[in-house]
This record gives sequence, C-alpha cells and structure tokens, in this order.
Amino acid sequence: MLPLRSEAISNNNILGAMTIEKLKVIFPNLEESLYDDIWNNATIKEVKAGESLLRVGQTIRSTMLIVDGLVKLYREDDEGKEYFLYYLQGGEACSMSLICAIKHNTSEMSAKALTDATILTIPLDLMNLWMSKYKSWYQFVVLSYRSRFEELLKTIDAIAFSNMDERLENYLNKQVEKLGTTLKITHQEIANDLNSSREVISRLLKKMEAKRWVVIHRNEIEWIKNND
Amino acid sequence: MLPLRSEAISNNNILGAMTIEKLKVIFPNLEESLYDDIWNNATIKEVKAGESLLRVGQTIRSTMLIVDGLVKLYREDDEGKEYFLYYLQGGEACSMSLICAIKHNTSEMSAKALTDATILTIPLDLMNLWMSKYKSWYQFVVLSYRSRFEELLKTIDAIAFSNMDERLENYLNKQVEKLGTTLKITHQEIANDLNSSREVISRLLKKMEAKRWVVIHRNEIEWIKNND
DNA sequence: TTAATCATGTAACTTATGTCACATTTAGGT
DNA sequence: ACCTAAATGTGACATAAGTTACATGATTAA
Repeated sequence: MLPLRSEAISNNNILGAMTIEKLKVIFPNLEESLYDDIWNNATIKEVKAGESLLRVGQTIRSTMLIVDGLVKLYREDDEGKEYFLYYLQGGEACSMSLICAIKHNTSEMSAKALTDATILTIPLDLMNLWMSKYKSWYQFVVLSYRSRFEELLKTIDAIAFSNMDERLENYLNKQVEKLGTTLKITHQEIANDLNSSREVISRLLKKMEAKRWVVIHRNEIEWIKNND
Repeated sequence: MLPLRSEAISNNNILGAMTIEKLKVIFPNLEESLYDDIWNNATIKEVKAGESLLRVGQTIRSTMLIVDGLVKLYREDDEGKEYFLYYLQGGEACSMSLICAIKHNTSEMSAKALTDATILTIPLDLMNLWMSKYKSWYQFVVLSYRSRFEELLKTIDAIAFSNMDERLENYLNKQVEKLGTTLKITHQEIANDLNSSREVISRLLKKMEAKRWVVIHRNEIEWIKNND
C-alpha cells in the first residue's frame, strides 16, 4: 500500500550508531543527569518505512522519542478511513505516549513511519518519576503537548473553515516543509489523508498546475509556488 | 447576542461563599497541603453568563480552574466565524491556561461563560512549582490534558468523517449531557457553533422532529430520543 | 393595541464535492 | 518489446450544503 521512501530526506545512516553525544544534539536543553537516565533506560528501535508504530485502541506500553526519520500521526474511523494529523520528526515525542503515563491507557491515534526511523522507547513508569525529578523534562513534555494541541486546533480550522482547495494547499505546504519541494506521492494517497476522493484531488491539482503552483508528474508532485 | 442563562442547571448559589471544604469536594484527590496552597494563592472570580474569559491571541496571565458553571470553549477564525469545541464545568481546568505555564504564551482558543460561573485564577508561576511539588497536581494536569486532547480528536472525527445531520445529532447530545433535555437555544446559535447556516439547521431539525428525536419550540429544543 | 423585532418555515437555486464509468498513460516485470 | 497493473485524466451525474428571497408566527416595547 504505502510506498517505501527509504531514499527520502531523513536517513539515520547520517547518525550511525547512537551515542549519548548525539542524544544531546537531537534533544537539546535537558539536564546532564537526565541524558544519563535516558541513555540507561531507553531502548533503541529501528523501524522501516511503512511500519506501523501505534494503532487506535492499542495499549501504550512505553513513551516514544523520535531520534530520526518522519513519523506520520493520523486518525482512523471505524471503517478504516484515515485523516492525516501531523508529522513528528527527530527531537520530538509522541504526545499520546506522554499523556498515557498516568494510567496505562489506549492510544487515540495511529502512527506509522513514513521514512526509516530511529526511535527511543522508555518505560512508562519513568515518565512520572522524571516529571518531578527533572525540570527540563517537565518543560519538554509540556511544550510538546502544547505544540500538538495547536496542531490539532489548526487541523480543526482547516476542516471547519476551509474548502478542499485550501485544505489541499495547506496539506501540500506541510509536506513540502518536512519532505522538500519534490513530493513522492500519488493523488490517491493525498485523497486518503484528507478523506476525499482521488478524482477530486486530481481535479484540484490540475487547477493548481494551471496557476503554476505545482508541476504534476507520475508519482510525484513538484511544488514551485514560492510562498514567502 | 448570546442569550443569558442565569436560570440554567448550574448555579453557584448552591455553594454560597467559597470555603476550603468546598474546594475539596469540587477538586477531589489532591494533597492536603495543595488545598492550602490553592486556597492561599487563588483569586475567586465570579463571572456573569455571556462574559468572555479568553480570546484568541490574548496573553494568558493565570491558570483557570472552574468551580461552578459552564464555560464554553470555541475556536474563532480571522473573520470571526466560530466553531464549538467543548464545555468545561466544575472541577475542570482550562487546558490552554495550564499549557501556557512555561512561556507566557497567547491563547489559541476563546472561552465564554455560558452560565454564571465561579472561577479560581492562579498565578502562572505557581504551575511550574506545583508540578514538581505535588504529585496529585501533576496527575490532575496530565489527565486534564488528555481529556481535552481526546475532545479535539473527537471533534476532528465529527467534521472529517460525518455529514451535517450526524454532527448536529452529536452536537445536541453534548448539549443535553451538560444542560438537560430542554435546550434553550436558537437555530442560529447552533448554526454558529457548527459553522453552518440557520436554514440548514432548521431543515435538519425538521427531519429529526419527523423521526421523533426532538420537539421544536421557539427558542427551545426538547430532546426526546432515548439513546441508551 | 400596534408596530417592530426576532425566530422559524420554505421553495428555488447555486456550488462544492463525491461517485461512476471509462479512456489514456506510464513504469516495471517477464 | 510486450504485457500488465497502477496512476492519472475526464465527462456526466448525484447529493449535501450553502444562499437568496420571502412568508409567517411570536414576543416585546412603545
């Protein structure tokens, strides 16, 4: 289904094996002793592009910190329809897995690796401990919440106040931001992410092409509008 | 604009003047010393139905805990269009004001008292202190985040996956849950909350009336469908 | 009581989006 | 080079929702 993108921007070979120094670069501004704590308690997990990390309804057993790669967070309804929410990249954490620290709760969203990715998993019970022990961890978690919360509000804006053409533009902008101006994506995949249909997306893309915002190739959309 | 509902369910006269004992009833499961801390640092604010508590873009100066009354949280776009998100009631906290504790940030949503309400405001800098000092406060905050996060996800589901008829049903259910089966509301107000138009809502309500889900009166909708 | 304002009803129409059916193009495997 | 599956193009049509334009009914202030 989902095309593999091992060749895309993010590539954990740049990092090679994980070291505590790299940890400090990717997750800056944490306390020294917290780096040691993470280093001693986290498990490094390498996942392949396309691999599922979390499904709606699944019990969350550990907190996930993204070291490298792009992770796609999306909502699924009962009939398997999807709706794209946002991406997580290196230095970010899965909010759902932070938020579940108190009770062993189930996830409300699904996550999938878009590129090959490196992830640190940390046992949930350490969350509660670190929150009071490390001020920097507490700040990291709260800032993480806040930005995800804002993402969701923006998503609501887009669906509630905008038509499909604006939503598509907004969607493509988000992709370009993370993946560069040349997007390896099919119209069908976009339609799935926006809970629309392929024909509609194709139609709108044609219009965008006429306005010289994009160039359409097979399996690829090139963003040429310069929005500054 | 917004009709006053001083006569509605929630009524702070039941409480009379605030005492530390009432605090313990409304916000259960906190540490004893935290109740003292709240009592000594919070300011009690009485707001009238219809009063605005927070606007998009406004700088948040304090954390708000709802003691009594119903507070409506909604999103506004640049042209003043609104979209209803959820209600907060006694014992709950405004997530936005919790989340802003680290940086003195601006609010991403608007809040308005739907009924007369009693609110505790607490200086922001105490948030950071209490988070590490009181385990119960930390849990309260995290659980609060989680439930708001879930509300937003449900809202996204509704807009992304449902047609207006289902969204209206869902909306009315939320109202009935908080306000009882007799809703003092106009079609226009519903339309505003769902970012739709009055005619559409009237049309759909008529259909619901034909299905014996509601009885429509002037300024009032009676929910008669028993959904168990 | 009357006028004015507000809430609701309703028909006709427009528009955005989704759906169906089928044609055309392209890349990849044999 | 050929065949096949996947991706895209396109027109016709269906439907949900928004819009316009009034009519009617109900409440309130004068």
